[in-house]
Amino acid sequence: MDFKTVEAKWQKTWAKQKAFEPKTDAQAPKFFFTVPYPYVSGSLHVGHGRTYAVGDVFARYKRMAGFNVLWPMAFHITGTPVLAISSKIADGDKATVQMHEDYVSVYESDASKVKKIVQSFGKDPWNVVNYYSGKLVHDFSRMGFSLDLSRQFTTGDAEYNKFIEWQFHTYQKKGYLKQAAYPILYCVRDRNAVGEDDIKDGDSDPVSVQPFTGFKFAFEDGFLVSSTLRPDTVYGITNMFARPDATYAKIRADGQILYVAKEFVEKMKLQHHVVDVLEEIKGEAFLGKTCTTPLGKQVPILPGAFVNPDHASGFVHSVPAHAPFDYVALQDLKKDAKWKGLVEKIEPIAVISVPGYGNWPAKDVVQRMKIANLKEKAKLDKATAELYKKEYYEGTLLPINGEFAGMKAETAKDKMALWLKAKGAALDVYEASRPAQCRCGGQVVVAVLSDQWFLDFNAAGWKTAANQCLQRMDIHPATYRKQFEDVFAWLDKRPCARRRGLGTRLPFNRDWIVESLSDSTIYMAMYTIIKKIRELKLTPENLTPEFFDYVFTGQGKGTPQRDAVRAEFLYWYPNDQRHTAVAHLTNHLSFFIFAHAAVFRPEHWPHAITLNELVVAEGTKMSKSKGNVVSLNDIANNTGADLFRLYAISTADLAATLDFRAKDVEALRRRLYKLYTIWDEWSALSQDQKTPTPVVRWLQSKFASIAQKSTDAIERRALRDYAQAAFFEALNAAEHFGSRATPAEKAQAAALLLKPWIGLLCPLIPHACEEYWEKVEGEGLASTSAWPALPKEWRDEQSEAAEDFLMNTVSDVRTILPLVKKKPAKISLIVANAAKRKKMAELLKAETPDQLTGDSFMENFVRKRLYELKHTRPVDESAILRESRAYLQSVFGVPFEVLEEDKTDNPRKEKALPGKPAVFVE
RNA sequence: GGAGGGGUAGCAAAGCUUGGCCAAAUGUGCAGCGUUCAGGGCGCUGUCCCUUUGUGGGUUCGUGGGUUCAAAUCCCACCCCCUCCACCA
Repeated sequence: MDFKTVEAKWQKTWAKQKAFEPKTDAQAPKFFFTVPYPYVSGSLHVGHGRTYAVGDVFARYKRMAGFNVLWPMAFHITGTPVLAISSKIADGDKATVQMHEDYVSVYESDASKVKKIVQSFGKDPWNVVNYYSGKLVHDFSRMGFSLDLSRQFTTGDAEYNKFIEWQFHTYQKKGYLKQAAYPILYCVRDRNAVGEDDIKDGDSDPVSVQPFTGFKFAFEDGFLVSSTLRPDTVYGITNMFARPDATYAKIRADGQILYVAKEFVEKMKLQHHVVDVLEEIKGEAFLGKTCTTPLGKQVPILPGAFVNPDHASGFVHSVPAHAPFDYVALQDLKKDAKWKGLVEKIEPIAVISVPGYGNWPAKDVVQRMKIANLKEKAKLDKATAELYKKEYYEGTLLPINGEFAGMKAETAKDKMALWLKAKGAALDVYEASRPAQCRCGGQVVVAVLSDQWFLDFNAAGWKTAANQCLQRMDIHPATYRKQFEDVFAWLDKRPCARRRGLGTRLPFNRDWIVESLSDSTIYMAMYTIIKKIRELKLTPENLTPEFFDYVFTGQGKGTPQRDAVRAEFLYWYPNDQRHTAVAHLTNHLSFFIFAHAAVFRPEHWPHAITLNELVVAEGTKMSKSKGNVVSLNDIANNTGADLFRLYAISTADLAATLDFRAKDVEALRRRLYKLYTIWDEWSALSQDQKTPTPVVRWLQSKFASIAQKSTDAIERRALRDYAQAAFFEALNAAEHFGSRATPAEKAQAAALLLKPWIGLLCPLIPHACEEYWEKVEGEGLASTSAWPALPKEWRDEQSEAAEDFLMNTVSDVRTILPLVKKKPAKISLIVANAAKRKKMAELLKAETPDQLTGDSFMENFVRKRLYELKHTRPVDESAILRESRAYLQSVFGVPFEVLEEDKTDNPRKEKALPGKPAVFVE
């Protein structure tokens, strides 16, 4: 069977028949299922594949189980990535052009067409969106996902913008939106905020905002500003460092006189300070003078060659007990005759105690790492990182720290910064975590926006409602509920709008665009109504806040049109199940719950969240830089949708990482083809209606329990268990049956079991199932058939016990054969007599093995496996063995004879035990 | 530091909720046999150690204790590993 042909065939059929578009007027109960829409910026990979495959199994099962299922999809385009692709291509960025030519050539064979398409991306970001969104649909369809494709939209559509405007109007009304100052990365040349994509090497070497505390050291008529990440060491300051060859500026900032590096002046202006430069001063001019720490202590200003004037405020105060740089710098200065005298008077001041370190941790680290001088910058950076981390998490403040004594460094850090700021002894200073350049060539610095919009999750009542929603929800795997609770507890304020990117503008402040996670929290509601909005030809102007108020909450004035739209919403909402990857838990899924709690009535809050873990390839995490990303397209072309789905579901539990290993995939392919071999064989057999023989009854019984197990497993959301039962267990049983059964028996089995088996596997491997369904049934679709339920009466423990007995016997014979060391000509099986059975029954009455004290062959045997035997159902051993002589002969290649212990004088007859015939080899 | 997850045979990975049919599924690797058989594929068998003309014994599931007639599974302590800690989609 050529999977590509078969899969394409059924994908086409499903699309043509609109098999997965639900009816709103259906009698069946509704099931509204969603998986987050994909971001439109390139191709999909196996990670998406897993999440959607899991989703598809749920959706397909529910559909077969009688629900009217809506599983729609749409596209996320908000934010900067799409813009970045477009502008990079417009700029002729070679790597980006190459990457997208690669992507596009997956779909287009004509090389000149590929170039044309990619060039069009540079002309308009919407060309990126329009092209890739079509391809995403194509990729998903090739995996057989049963999506309703008739409700597509993007987050940049006019209707969507109106919808998000309504959401933010609602937030505004409830008081959930706040404005406050906020630091961002900023390009001085573009005069705009920059994201990872705008920064050179921003993806491989990310840049972040580092918040420093600027300490004010009284100096002459003003203050020197030093910058620190460690305000908790303020009591340990021994001196100030200035760079001799740097230029500093005396400035008037916000009404006071400050001294900072000249380079810092422009940054300071961007950080929302009003600054006038009064005078420029060389660094040398400060040296040897004194200044006063925020705590009022006089300290000298010393030369610091390591001080970078282009980093923060350009002065660095010195805490030699806890900062390796400071410690080494002072050691270096001792070698300088000019400073020796002054420096030797400086003694490091310990302010934090850290387990495993002495009084001066910086000294310990420097000595251990054998750092000789300031030139060993790499080692010093490492030492600093190690010590800072250690002190931050494990450090405790010593008594010298006044009211902060005894506090953990972690807590003290923020408290001391606040305390100093409140005293007017400190200010906020921001710097980028590393020197960085924008792609335009401009320097990346930190600017402070004075009016950043935030969502305030701690606004009155919001968190309570969100927690209520969470409590009512079903979270699977259950272990993640705790994580939600934790996340909810520490969610505070979150910036929710940006200055740039695609998306929706804030209705009451159009300079701002709603940020990409904040505009994707309640869009499931949009799925329910978008079709009706289009059908009624409602224009964006119609989609006023009043319109959505009415549609979603029933408030305000209704019109026939509004009622029609509201009816759609009321039919489908709430979202019955949302499925996605665990990575979304701390952000998207949490915001999803908060947003629902904020804008919808409790009866429309979501019901369930299911999660799956990530996908790795050949044991390692996938990443673009490693070049080991497996694209969904490769899967469709090389693996096949059915095989991938089977692999993704059966290999790892939802809570476990899925390792995509080519070798294991191929091993599974062989199993899958074995299934097809059996289905081919079965479907070719003519129907046989005779009474089922024992072996057939055994298989029926097996399948009845497999069907039950499968259903229970999916209902429990244990998809791996479902796959194990419906695929592996069933296949093993069928294989075993195949080795035991006659053609007539196979025909019986086929007539009874083939169709239900196809049904059971349809959510998992839908393409193959449709193919065989067509062969067997001839009409309709497996995908829309009813979920199979096999009669309970098929369960037949007696048949299963009989088969178990036979297999145990086979296994015993196999153990014995090598021991007899001769080529067997004939094998006799001797069945134990009635007296032994009676005795055995007596022995089995024992509660525990140690109640059996005898030393007979039987008693030893029973003692060893008392509990096992208690659960073994007695069977008619002679009859079973006699019926199976042909089978036994086929396994061992010699004739079998079945004897009764009482009717034979076979030398081994004493060894016969109930359930365990004696074996005699001749 | 906080939160979460995990340590099982050469490797990968089930089992642990509900203790006993667990020397422990399955796949892979390795070995043998078979196959109208070069290889591959397919089928069967074996793969902790010892023992064996008869279906046996011993020691295992990170380490150490405990509960129990019985522990990979329950309890306690310890060691080690991984992930996340945000404003990025």
